[in-house]
Amino acid sequence: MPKKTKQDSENTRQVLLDAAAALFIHQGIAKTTLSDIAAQAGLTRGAVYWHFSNKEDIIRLLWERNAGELHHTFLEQLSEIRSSNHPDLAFRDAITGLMRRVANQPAAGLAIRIMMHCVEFTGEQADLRRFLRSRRNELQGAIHRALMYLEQQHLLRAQLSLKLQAQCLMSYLFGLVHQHLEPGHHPLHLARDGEAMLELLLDSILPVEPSQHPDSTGR
Amino acid sequence: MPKKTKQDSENTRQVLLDAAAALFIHQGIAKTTLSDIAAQAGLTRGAVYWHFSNKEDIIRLLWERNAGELHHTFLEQLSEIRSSNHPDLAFRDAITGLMRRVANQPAAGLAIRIMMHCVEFTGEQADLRRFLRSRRNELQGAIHRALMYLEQQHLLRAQLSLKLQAQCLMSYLFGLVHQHLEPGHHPLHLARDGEAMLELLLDSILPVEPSQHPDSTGR
Amino acid sequence: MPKKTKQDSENTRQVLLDAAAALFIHQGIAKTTLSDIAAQAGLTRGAVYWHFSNKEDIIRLLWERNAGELHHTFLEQLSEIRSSNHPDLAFRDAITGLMRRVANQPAAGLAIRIMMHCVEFTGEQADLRRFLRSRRNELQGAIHRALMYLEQQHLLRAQLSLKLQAQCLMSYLFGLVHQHLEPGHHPLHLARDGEAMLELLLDSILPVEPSQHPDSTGR
Amino acid sequence: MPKKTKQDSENTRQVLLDAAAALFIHQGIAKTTLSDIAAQAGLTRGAVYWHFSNKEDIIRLLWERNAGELHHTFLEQLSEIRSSNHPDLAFRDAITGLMRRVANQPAAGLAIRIMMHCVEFTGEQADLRRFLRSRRNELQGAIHRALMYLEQQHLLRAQLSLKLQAQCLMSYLFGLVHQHLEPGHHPLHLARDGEAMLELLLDSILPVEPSQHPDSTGR
DNA sequence: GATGAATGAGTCTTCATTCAT
DNA sequence: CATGAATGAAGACTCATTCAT
Repeated sequence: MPKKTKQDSENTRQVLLDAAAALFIHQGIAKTTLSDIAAQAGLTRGAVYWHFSNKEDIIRLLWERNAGELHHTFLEQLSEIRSSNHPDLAFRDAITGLMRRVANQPAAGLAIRIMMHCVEFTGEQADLRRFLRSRRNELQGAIHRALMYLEQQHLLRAQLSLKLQAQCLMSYLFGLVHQHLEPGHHPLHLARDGEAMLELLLDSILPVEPSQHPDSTGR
Repeated sequence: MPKKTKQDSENTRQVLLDAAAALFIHQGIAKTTLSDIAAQAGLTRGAVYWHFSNKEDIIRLLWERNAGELHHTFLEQLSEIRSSNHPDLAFRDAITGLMRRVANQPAAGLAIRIMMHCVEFTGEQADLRRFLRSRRNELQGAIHRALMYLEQQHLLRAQLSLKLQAQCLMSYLFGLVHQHLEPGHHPLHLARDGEAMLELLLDSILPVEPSQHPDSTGR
Repeated sequence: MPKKTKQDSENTRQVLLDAAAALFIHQGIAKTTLSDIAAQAGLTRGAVYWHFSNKEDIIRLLWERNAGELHHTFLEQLSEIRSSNHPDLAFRDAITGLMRRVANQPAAGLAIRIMMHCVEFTGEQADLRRFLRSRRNELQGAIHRALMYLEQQHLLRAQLSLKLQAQCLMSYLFGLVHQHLEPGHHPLHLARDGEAMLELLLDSILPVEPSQHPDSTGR
Repeated sequence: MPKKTKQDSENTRQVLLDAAAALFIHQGIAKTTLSDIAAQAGLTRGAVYWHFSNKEDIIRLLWERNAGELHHTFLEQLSEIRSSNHPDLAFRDAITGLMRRVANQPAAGLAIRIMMHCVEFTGEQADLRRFLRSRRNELQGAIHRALMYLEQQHLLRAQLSLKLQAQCLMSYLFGLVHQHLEPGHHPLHLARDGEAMLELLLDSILPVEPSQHPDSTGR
């Protein structure tokens, strides 16, 4: 009877989360059972219950593992545009960077989908719902604050209220990611086209000519 | 106490669909059981099975009842821009009209949600999935064809491929609607702001100055 | 609104019984629902309930319609061997005649199967069970009495008790019919081979040489 | 209060099969539900599903547990008559042995009943149906081959084709067993009378005088 | 740490049955 | 006579969850 080390245990945990992620992506979250996850991981339901307290728990931990860093990086990038010489470019970079990572890392993409689909799979009052709502509000808030700064710098083109502009961006991002992640045939190749698609909206919001500073080599 | 006349029956049918719609909107589709629907309608599960063959059937019929007309109207509007003097305006109208109706009619909104999240409550091979996929492809195709016509008329500003532009529009629409449909507190007041938000993207695609009959300045 | 005549009604009744018979034969009795029967008859469940009070009722009435006459004819034939010059031949004729009719008339065959399968589809106390048991006992009794007469006439070869010989015959008959009626591929062509097969047992029971009377043209 | 050891589990399994067998015998297979089985075993429906995948599975496993050995023993005995000095006696022994065991072990009798009535409780395409059909064909085939050997040895009396003789035997066996298994009062005491009844048919097929080693008088 | 066994609640679905029209 | 609508009970099956080992 070989004792499992703390390492082994942590490893099992990750294996389970990987299994859950893979299944969530391919067959949806609602349709994935704990048995499915255990089987996919080559383990039994009991193991799932050792590591997690229930399905919601798995979803939340999965979100944190897969998107937590990405999320906070993005929030930071947005707040740092204040210290950039070209805050508009920095903003563009933050957004397109987020999209690029989501497009390239299925795990990160899943996190977005979790956020969108939580509508469907949680009860009215669920903790998970609150958790995800918080994260989304953080995103929204960070974008909003960034836009406020850009406006102070006279770097916004559109007349729309900042709050709405922030929501436009969020909605567009979510819409693009959602189309991209649809299981089955992917109608959208985000990794390749995402940036150009994003610019379609960004060009309505931000200056097309890069901001005034001395050199404007273009983007 | 069974109902009797053909009228009564059709009425019951509608009551059941209404009940289903209400529950789907408030507690999600995956979480809504046929018992829930029957109870909400003040009937028994047996009655549900008398009128529908299963849950997927309900969802599909609900989609058709709630969105069928809207869907086809939109497809027609898009095809009719060819006979408009201002096809770009006609296109704008078609899109914003769709959005306005989705925003104002919860039932229509539900139909979009069904389309977006059907992965969560249908199997890989489900008929419903194929059905909804077809409808989405119709949308996409109609938008694409409309854009082709607009390009022939030199009414498109963006360089992006038409297919991608069509997808940008779809994604944006879906994203906006998704944000708007969040159960609980709606972060987005689409009925009020939707048009302005849509224009943010449309202005990147279509001429901002309405087209001047025969010859326009183009872009 | 053309009033249905008594004729029409009786006709519907027969159509329903026919439908039931066809389905019982092809998919078993337990697996056949009242809906199946109604549909097969091109009618609705309501019609079934107008003519019959429940499934057991259908089965019993079906038995009587399909086998009643055959049953009583057989009983009579057996009792009439007393007035035959060659009672052993008359007995053989009665038995093989029964078998021939069962083999050639699916309806009659079904009646036997109903009798055999009632084991499976009725509750411990069911009327139907008692009814069918009575019919079977009648068969058994008639055969038994016939054998008693044959013994008095010294026309029995086997030493076995008469009661057991009667049961041997019944079991053999039932076994042959059962094999013959098995839905799917019929391993047994009773109409062709039944008589020869029957004789295999009859020759152990009855004289092979036709009974003593003047002329013995053989059978 | 879940059971623990592998022993306990296997025990539970057997308890469930016993419960199923008892109920099948007393109230028929079609009328027995999984709930009934669970209750009879003092367990819950969940336990049934832990050990078996569905009702058909139970029936098949029950067949194998109760009749598997008997079945294969019989097949072997039939094939071994070739190495017997008195193949006709060995054949008789095999058949009467089978019958005796069926008569004495209710479990084995149930297996026959399952085979005879499976049409009543399985769908057209059911695996179980195919499985049982295979077993029956094995029986038929084994009897047929045995008869072929006996004929080579000039040990058959009847003129009937071998295939038909095999079917006569099968039908007779099934018929006898069926009569014997009637729930409620058994009209037939197979354990006591079965052998004599069987001989009635066997004596038409095999020599009555046991074969005399090397050379027999033939028939 | 992980497993296998068992539970029990819940869901879908089928069906015999009733009844107003 | 017959239909169509509706009921309600029952059955099969799934699954999250618990727990002894």
